[in-house]
Amino acid sequence: MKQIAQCVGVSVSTVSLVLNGRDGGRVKPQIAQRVREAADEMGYQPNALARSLRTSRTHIVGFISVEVATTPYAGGMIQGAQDALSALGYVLLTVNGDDAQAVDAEVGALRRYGVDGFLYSAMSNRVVDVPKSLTRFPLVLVDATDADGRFPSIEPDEFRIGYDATTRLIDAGCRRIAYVGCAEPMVAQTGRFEGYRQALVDHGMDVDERLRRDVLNNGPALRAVEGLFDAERPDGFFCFNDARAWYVYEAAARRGLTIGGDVSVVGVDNHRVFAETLEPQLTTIELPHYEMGYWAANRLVARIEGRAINESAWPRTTAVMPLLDTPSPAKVHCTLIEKSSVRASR
Amino acid sequence: MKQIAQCVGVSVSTVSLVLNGRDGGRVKPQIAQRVREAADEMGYQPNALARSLRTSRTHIVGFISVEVATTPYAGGMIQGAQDALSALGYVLLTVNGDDAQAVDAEVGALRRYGVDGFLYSAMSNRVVDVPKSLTRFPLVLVDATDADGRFPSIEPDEFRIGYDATTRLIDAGCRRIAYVGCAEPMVAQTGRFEGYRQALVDHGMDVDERLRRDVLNNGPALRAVEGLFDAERPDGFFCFNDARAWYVYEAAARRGLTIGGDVSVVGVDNHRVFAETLEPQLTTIELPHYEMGYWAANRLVARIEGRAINESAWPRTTAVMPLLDTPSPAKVHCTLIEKSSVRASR
DNA sequence: TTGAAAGCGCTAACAG
DNA sequence: CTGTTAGCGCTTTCAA
Repeated sequence: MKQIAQCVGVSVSTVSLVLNGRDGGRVKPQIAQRVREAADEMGYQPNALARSLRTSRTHIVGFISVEVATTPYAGGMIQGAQDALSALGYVLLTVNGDDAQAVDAEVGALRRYGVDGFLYSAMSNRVVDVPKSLTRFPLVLVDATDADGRFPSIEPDEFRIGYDATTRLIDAGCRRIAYVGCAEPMVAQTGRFEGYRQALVDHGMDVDERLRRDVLNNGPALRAVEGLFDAERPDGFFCFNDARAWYVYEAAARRGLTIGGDVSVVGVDNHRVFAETLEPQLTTIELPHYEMGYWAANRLVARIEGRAINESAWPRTTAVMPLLDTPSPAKVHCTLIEKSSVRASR
Repeated sequence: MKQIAQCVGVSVSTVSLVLNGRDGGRVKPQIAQRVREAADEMGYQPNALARSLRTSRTHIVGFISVEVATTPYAGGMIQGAQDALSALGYVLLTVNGDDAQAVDAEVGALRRYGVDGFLYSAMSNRVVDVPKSLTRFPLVLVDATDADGRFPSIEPDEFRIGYDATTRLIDAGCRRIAYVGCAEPMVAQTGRFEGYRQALVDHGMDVDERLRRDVLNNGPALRAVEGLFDAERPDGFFCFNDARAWYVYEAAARRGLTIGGDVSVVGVDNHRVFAETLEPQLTTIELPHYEMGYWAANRLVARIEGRAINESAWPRTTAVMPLLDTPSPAKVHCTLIEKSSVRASR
């Protein structure tokens, strides 16, 4: 800046004004122009550090994620956040928080760098305990629910996922629709099962507890699903996630049943391996990880900068689900919901 | 710091010295102690920004990754880098670079924040073109190869992966060992196939081109693998990655063949879905993503700080591979190799 | 419409 | 052994 000032023959303050777009009737347009040209020519890059030191705003956002290392979806969410932030002139500092201690340590580090706010994500919608060290910052939860509702969050509409998936199976002519879920309690699980149940009820169908299996993994899970096949002979399956869907695929394969022919399956988030291998048989409800990251980041920055967000840009649409029984791949983006904290909605 | 100085009755410089551990025979131990106590009491957190502004060292490292969003392994690598850096007092700024333009934009952002160096990764060992904007920084490649060998890199020993996997299949009694690879050219692919070939030669077995199938994905890939089964009747398979392994599993299932019984399979990086479902049948060579991130980060910091790295801590061991035909899960960490740039090795 | 000057929180050379 | 002083590069009153 000093160089530019010297070169153009003005003072540093003038340069600062111009380069920050704060020259509105304050600097002669001619001079402003010359400043801009000089800056360009000299390849001026502002020093973000110095600026932050002065303004005490870093334009850095921290992303705290439990299980980054173990889930394949973290990437999409992070990418979404990054794209949104990048457009807003922010950058993302990602940090893993597999144990509480690590989180505190990392949060400490980020605080030292003066991050402006945090995104906190659990990678599978569940009730989380937000670390106390975070509560003093602007904070938005992604794919996670705050027990006390103190923080705004971006979550998939779990109920609707279950409802839509089940409705689709009913429309495809399924009459005995099984629910293959997860044995761990989660918001996602509760919501999706409720949606499943409600869809059955709304279509005048029985909710039969025997058609529900909550399984963990590996052999026992596979055997449970095989038991479900043999005992109940379902003609449709709603699977909580990719791993659960796999047990259904495997059990069906072992029985010579084809997906999309003998039985119908809707799964949530069947990921890369499935996409590369089973695509033609797949009907997937795809969790909008990218979008969650994107909108959470937008929301956070709005909060940091104390301005409102453009609600009309909010993605609420659900794509039409193609027929299960046709061999066309089907990806359905699910709806997002936003929970604002009390403070936010005031 | 001012407050601490005031409170203890010394000057800010003294506080600075003490808090940076630079008080060796320069500050009276008594005073140093009092300073530390005061700092603790007041919950002093150094302002990293101010420090960086002064020292022009930020202790921030940028991680540029192609395909973060689409690969499930990014997490492990990032986690490894983060853990290593965290221990060294650094933090990681992750940035995605799916297209070159995006990379340049993000690199620009990181430069403005004054990052000290970069990690650059491709997520599947291949020759990469390092963006010019990066070449002026300390830089280490992870799971990627530099065409011109100008930069140090951390890569899996691809040849050895292929060699070990194939040897294991031979030891298990396989006589017709197929290679199921990827139709895109990659360092990983070349190296692993060479290892496969060499292992066969070293054991006096024929290398039969008909036993090799390079496939892409989805239906055509599955059909190619089914063709391989039917035409060649292999009794062992070395699979380039998880997706390829899946075609083998599926084709075997359709023929009523069991893995570990009728045929043997060694795959690379069979990930979460497999681990949760097929575990008992799996023999996996697990790419050490975490370790790659970890050691690349260490290497980078050594370079940034101009010091040597402790080579003895370098992970070079390969675990013993359990028998294929026993139904015990097997994960084998592969060896890493490091390629130092000319400059580094000088 | 512009410039001078102060200061964000810290480090480091130098003087005492 | 400790304090004084001068900035790092930028923003922002305030005065001209």
